[in-house]
Amino acid sequence: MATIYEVSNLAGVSLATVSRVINNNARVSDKTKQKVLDAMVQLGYRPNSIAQSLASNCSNSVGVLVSELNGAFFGQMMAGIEAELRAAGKHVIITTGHSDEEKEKEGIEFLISRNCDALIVHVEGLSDEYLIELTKGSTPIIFMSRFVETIENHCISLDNELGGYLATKNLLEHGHKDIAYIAGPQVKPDAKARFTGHQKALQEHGIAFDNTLYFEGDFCETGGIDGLKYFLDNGVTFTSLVCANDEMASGAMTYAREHGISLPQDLSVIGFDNIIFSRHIYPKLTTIDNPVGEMGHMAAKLVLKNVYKKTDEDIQYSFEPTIIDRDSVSKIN
Amino acid sequence: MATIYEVSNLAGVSLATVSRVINNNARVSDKTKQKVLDAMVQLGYRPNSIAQSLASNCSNSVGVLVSELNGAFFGQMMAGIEAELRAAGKHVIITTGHSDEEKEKEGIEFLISRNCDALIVHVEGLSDEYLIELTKGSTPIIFMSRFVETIENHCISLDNELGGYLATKNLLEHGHKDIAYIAGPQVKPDAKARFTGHQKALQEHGIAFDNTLYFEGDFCETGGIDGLKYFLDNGVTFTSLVCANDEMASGAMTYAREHGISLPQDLSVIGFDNIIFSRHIYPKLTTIDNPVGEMGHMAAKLVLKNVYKKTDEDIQYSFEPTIIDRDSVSKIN
DNA sequence: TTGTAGGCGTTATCAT
DNA sequence: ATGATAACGCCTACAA
Repeated sequence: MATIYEVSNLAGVSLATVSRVINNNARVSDKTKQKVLDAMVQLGYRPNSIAQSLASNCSNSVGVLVSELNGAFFGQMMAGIEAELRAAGKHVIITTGHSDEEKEKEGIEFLISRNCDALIVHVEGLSDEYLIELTKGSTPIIFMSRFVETIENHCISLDNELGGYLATKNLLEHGHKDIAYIAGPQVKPDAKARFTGHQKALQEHGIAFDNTLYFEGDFCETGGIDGLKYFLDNGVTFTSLVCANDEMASGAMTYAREHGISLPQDLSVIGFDNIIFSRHIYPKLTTIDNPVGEMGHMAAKLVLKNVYKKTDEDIQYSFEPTIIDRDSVSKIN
Repeated sequence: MATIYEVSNLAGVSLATVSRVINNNARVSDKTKQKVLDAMVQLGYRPNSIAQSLASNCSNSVGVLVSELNGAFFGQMMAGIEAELRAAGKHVIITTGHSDEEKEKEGIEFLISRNCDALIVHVEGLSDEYLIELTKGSTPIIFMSRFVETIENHCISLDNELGGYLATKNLLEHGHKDIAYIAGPQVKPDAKARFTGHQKALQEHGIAFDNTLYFEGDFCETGGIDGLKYFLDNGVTFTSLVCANDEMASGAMTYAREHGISLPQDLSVIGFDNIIFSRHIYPKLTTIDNPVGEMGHMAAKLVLKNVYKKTDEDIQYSFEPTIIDRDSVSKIN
């Protein structure tokens, strides 16, 4: 691989000049510039990005940590981040935390030690306090789908409480009064906020929260299955079910069908996140849209703006969920 | 950030010695080693991986190119690759090619210019000839889910033809004779091979291929919808349908249901890939398992072995699909 | 076992 | 506008 040195030789100019045309910041006369350019193509020269990084103290890479690489939710998030960053010539180093506190810490360490210029992370096991500590480090870091006071400008977050509220309200407006709730793990801030929204909607409609209609799931298909089974086994009555995410909704629907419950006539179900497959589920899932792809774009723009000074667009830190009406909720009289 | 130089000073040893304990390859006396270790923690020292890369001519990073970051198929693939590589302390730079020839070329260029030690790519728009050229470059490259003669040892591939064969055979064995086929884009090698397998199964059972029962889809939900609509509109008769991937199967099933066709009584459907959501579809989708996660692991092991000399496990270049029997295929008499 | 010194391929600060 | 030259932080013969 040709080096800048060989280029300078062939072009008959100095190292510095070649560097200048590579970065085309300082002015170089058109004539020398052309000579250099010619020499570069002739040698098939490609700047060594590692050397550039060392000399400039900028790796042009941003680290991304997500819980899982598979999973529709993270897929959309990464797609948003990558598209934005790639267009700016930055590269994305991706690693996983598996929703586990230790692994998330490790993942972040890993990325920092890799000299990332910035980090975009979606963590679920780390405490607010730890995140605050992280912001004090020398590597800029931003948190996806998380809101922590005092470091608001590091957070791109969704109003999960509003989402939970909208879901339950939709059911209420369809005439449902007996509403079961399958929550996500309450250690996860998202899950907690969604549940709070549910309670708020109930309260607003003068309905007391009934603990026998509550089940804490795992945000996976199994959580939905276990939850519905739990309700059914206990013989509680309900005409509708809100699940704190689409996976659990899907699981619950499968279980319902296997037990002779017809959807949505016997049971209305509403999900959360609007993952791609939610419209493939039968009946098509009514759910809450989580604009996570857009949030990924915004997170990337934030680092482009603050770290790379590449844009001065306004940053939207907070996003609002919306209801997606499909076929899994029916009216009751 | 502390440098190796400061560590050597504090420990009262030379630069080289510190380097030795970092890489702990050469022998260092226990006493000096401890002094160095102490100095490192005291200074909170972390090796600068960029400088390491420059000096050692090894970036410890492998580039991964996939068509999309969202999508269950790629998710599983990336998960396999990342898990394996991360465990070996290598990092993964991910970018996308969007199934487009130009973008795939660009993506690969991008990764190479980033000094990746190796590349693992899943491309759909590039020709075999181009891939062969790529293997001649200085960056080792391996191709996921692709088989190209003369560079077999760069390919981790699935026997797609066998998969296509198994799918149709399954239908045949359930008594179906009128089998419609929604193919993937025939420019994609995978899609082509799957279709070939279909034809082979037909032939083996003495059934002539009927061109009116063939439709070329786009590997997306819409392909399934368009395909089924096409067959229905043309009034051809068939009792079963094989789709070249699960997304199209899902689309077709949705369309069928919307047009009063009950599944699987009126129509049996079989998919391909066994993406996670295939079991959430109703009825649960019978499909062909594509062990893409495992293949990702294997690709990573291949680079660990050949590029980093980290293992000497045997490499399995070729994988076989298997049938997953679920509920979307019914018997016919 | 440990130290010395040159080199990895750029960028950036001075001069000129 | 261009050229020397010193960093950047580490690795690795080679020497001791």
